[in-house]
Amino acid sequence: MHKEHALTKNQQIIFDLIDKSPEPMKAYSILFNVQKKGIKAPLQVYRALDKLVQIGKIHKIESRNAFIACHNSSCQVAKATAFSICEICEKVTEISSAGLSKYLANFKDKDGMKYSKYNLEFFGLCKKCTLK
Amino acid sequence: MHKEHALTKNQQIIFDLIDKSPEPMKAYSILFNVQKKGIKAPLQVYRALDKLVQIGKIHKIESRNAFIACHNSSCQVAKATAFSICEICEKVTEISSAGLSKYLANFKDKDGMKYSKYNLEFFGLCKKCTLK
DNA sequence: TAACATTGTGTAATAATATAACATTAACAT
DNA sequence: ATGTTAATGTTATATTATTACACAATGTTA
Repeated sequence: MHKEHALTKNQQIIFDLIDKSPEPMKAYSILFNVQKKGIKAPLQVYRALDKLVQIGKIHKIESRNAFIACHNSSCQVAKATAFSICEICEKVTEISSAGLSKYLANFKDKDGMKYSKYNLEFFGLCKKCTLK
Repeated sequence: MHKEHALTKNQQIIFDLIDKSPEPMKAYSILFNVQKKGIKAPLQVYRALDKLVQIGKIHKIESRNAFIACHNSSCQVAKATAFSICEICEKVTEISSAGLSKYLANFKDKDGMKYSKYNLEFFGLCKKCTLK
């Protein structure tokens, strides 16, 4: 039908960086890290980020203004995202729970409004930080 | 036990403004609107916002960097928030669903991590915008 | 292939959002 | 009245994100 979405050079550079990072990356930290590869301006970063978010390769952690690679069933899910965020170490994990996504996908409010998209962020302490 | 949390002058001015607004307000738009009342600097606004969020009188809409007054059971809920956001007109409504909050409050991920807080944002079209 | 549309790029400037640092004042509990 | 905590006022600055414009690469499709 159509081949796997091919990334452009800038998109690939930025995706690789985020994908390798153990934690969410912020736009200007990304910029700093890719300057040696010729990406010099914020806008170049933001454009790549926008596209990568759009096609579901990365997600934005809204409460942190940071980006992580999607590790959820080969990154098709840009419309239904859930994360757990440790308030001490700031570790972020994408939650992949069939039950949760089913519940939220079917959720209707009082007005019967149906939603095309959601983002859920849980906050708490991760295992390591709980033990400290 | 302890009386209702009394707001300070700045907090009250800013809360009143947000509370009267039919839509989420952004920090600098708040600043602009309260300058005639003697609040001159961003920091004064952000400090009041922080406090108001902390005590649950307002919530931050993370995806929009904007703030709305809490209309959920007398504003005690700073730790469990859910909103619906219209992607066309940007209308934001706080969702108050016993089922939803119960489900999310009890949600545990694979690691058994329990959460102390969550924020959920649904996106879609509101009634009006659906009809257009 | 030429013409067109669409998407991505490079660059400079600037807008919008948020915090740091410091001095001072108000509120309130001993 | 003294110490403590929270709030204030002010200046400066950091961080996050977008506008505007010119151009290049890619992909139709006629």
